[in-house]
Amino acid sequence: MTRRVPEKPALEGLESKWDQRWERERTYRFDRSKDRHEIFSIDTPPPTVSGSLHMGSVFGYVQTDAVARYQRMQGKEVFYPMGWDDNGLPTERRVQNYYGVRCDPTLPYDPAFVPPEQPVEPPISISRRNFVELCHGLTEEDEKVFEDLWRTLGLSVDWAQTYATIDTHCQRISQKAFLRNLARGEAYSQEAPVLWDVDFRTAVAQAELEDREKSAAYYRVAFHREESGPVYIETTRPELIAACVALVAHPDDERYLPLLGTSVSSPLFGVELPVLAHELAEPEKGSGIAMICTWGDTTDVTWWRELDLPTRPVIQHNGRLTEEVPSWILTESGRVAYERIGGLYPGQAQKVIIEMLGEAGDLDGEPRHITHPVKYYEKGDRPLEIVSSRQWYVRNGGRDPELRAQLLKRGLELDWIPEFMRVRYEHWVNGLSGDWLISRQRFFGVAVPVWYQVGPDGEVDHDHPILPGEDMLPIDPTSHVPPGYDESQRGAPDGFVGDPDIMDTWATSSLTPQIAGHWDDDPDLFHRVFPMDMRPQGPEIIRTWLFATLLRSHYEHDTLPWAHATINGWILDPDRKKMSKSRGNVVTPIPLIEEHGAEAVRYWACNGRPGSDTAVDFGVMRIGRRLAMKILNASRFVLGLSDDVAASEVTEALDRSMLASLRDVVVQATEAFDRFDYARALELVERSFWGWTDDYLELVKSRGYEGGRGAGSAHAALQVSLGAYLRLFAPFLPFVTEEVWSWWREGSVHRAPWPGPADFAGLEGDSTILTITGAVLSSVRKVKSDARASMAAEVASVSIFADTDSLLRLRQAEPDLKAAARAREVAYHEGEFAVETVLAPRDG
RNA sequence: GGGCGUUUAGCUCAGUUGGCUAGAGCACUGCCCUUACAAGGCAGGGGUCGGCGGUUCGAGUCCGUCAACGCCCACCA
Repeated sequence: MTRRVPEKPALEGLESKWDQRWERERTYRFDRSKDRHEIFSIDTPPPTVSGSLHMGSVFGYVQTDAVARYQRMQGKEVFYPMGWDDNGLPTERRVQNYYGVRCDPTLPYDPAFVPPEQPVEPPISISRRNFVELCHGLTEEDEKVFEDLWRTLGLSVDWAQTYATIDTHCQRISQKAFLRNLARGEAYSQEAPVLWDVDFRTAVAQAELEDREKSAAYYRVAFHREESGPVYIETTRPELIAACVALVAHPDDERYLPLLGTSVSSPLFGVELPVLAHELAEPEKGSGIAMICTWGDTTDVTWWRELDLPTRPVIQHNGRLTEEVPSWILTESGRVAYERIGGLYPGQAQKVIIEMLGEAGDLDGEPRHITHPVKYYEKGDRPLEIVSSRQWYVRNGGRDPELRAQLLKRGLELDWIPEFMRVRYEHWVNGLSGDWLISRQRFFGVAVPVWYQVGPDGEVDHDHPILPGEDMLPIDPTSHVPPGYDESQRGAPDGFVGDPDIMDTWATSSLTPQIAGHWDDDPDLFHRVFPMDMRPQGPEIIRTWLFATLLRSHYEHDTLPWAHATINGWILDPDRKKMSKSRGNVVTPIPLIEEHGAEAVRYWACNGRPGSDTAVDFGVMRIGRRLAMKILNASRFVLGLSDDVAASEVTEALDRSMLASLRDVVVQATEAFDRFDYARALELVERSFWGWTDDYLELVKSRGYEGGRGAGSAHAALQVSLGAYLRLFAPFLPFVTEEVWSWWREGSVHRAPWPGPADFAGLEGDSTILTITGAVLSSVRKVKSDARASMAAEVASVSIFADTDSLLRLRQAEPDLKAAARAREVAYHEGEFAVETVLAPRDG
């Protein structure tokens, strides 16, 4: 092959040049003919494409790519697909804002609908099908943006293996897995209190909750007794007094012992309520006695269930209090009072209630202002309410100690990188308080694939769902018809209805190993890649994605979905603050890559230790860019010296010394990579490389130029080492290493074998020769530097004091040392290590 | 309230099983346009390893405790 070393190598343009070449030459295409043990499979996180691109994605994906490239060079066939998470609420919300539309499922489909150029106010109401079409259209655009970013970054994914969590394939797998869960009793539906977002009008799961500190006030409210004075409770939600079903105190609380078993009547509404005892009532909290409502918080739900209390909800699914007066309010004054709050939102109702309580004299003292944690849907803007609703659940150990123990055991089987991340999983599993709620009252997602029979009386029978066969999947029960029925029977007596809900996005993305591996339609492929080797992901989705994937695999395959889970750290902004939109400190990757180059950004990402939080650091990126430039220039130097020389030509001691230390680096970097510690591998290689350029190259430069005795040895050693460095850097800096590789080698460096001890067979040497010679050279440089002389200044003599062994080693590198130091004479003396340098007269 | 992680030079970070006068890069200072590289090279200054206590011949490294920061979890009356 003719060598083509450019005169002035540059980094610009390498990204697109090599991305196109790799695509054309199918460099990263997965070869499915390989056996399982020859394959390294990665369960790639499908990014939420409707979200904004952020540095956290770049960070984690680049780290994974480094591991993928390493495994590929180790001879593994790497299964590295890419998915897009595009279903669910983030997409819906983005479509709503982007086009100015809202979904109204009651509207008919309009085939001619075209969204407005600009979003309009108020939003246009469109049918569910029109809405879903817009979702599909927009996510396709979003996916292109992501793919472009990944390509620019040089991710070595196989772009033939992509999926989107809303596509037909994913829908089929998602529904199939659900139906199997259902058949085995792992999934069930139930009418029960659920946490409810009143704006999105959907139930949300425990994993999607977050607490936010909100200010509130305790109101001290009087409940009345017939014989004696009032009982005071303290509440932050007096608007729920109408939903009150009992008062509760701790069974050991002597203050309230006489009250237990009696009844009180609620202020304003005059509803008779029992006073009960329960362990969860805290004597220190408030007045020590609490009102139980259906339902003000999750404790209410516990009390309601365990004390077998009646259900008296006043909050509706739309977030407002019911318009009509509840049936349990019997007094005329109570009815009048309720009419003043019916139809209001809780916040408005609270103001009215406080006013009425004040007028009635049932408010004791001034409100006590506090801040307390309030449960929110992580994507929501208003506090969650609790409403009764029929929902689908998957058992997750939250209510089953035996299953919980099995899942904890799975967590122990999994190799966590870093190890301490396992604790987060165990905390989550131990903290589960209920089963996994998977149904959502939304539009853009995978449908719950069931229908229900409608009785002759028009009642829907939720307990005996009609299920599709697996060969029918995917289905949309709101438009498809169950076997044995026709469309005219939809909603009719003795007919059927489709389940209107969709499944939570995690119910689909928890199946990414099955989706990417084509569990349903390509069992041959599936068995070659599953269980997968590696699951890379962020720490914040251990409780969702990791846990749910593990659960589904546990159910369906009775195995872990992957052997290793690598958890990347958190990304902080340059000031080490958490990046968030509200702070306005989000750093977006595209401009960063344009400014610093993909290699620089990759270098920064690979410097982040597995699992450690990392700040966006432009300084580190600049170092990465400098390193990439250095590789280009050093390679140009080495390859400009001579044509290919056989490795067996390496005869000089200094050359063998350099190769011996490089061999050690190779071994250590390999060990680090095998532990998924790419950052350690990079550090080792980088440090070695700078020593190579700064000392070794300088020492052999003139020998290499002059072409005399030993020149061939230098050339051969330089080529062996350059070949090794390029391959060692390839996982981190794929563009520049490929570029240099293409100057003198056939094929892609990314398919070249990872260097190992075999590369250095027959080239054994004493690594300390280079070390000590480098130290002497350094001393000489210092003298020149102190004398403000050029490094090219002539040296009259160098006197080296050292022990016998070191002197012996130094003598072997004497010609190189003399040349690099520009020294006329070198003298050796036994003694403590020291170097005496005498510069030659300047003009002599 | 519970748990996990972090705390080493002005900044960003290494420091593997306790064994060097504690390292690197950036920044800073000085010198050098040396035929791979001046968007470079060479050299230099700079740290009581968060505080306190303990184990040990020896602690940045192990144990205890406290503090700050970050993250996760927790039943919001």
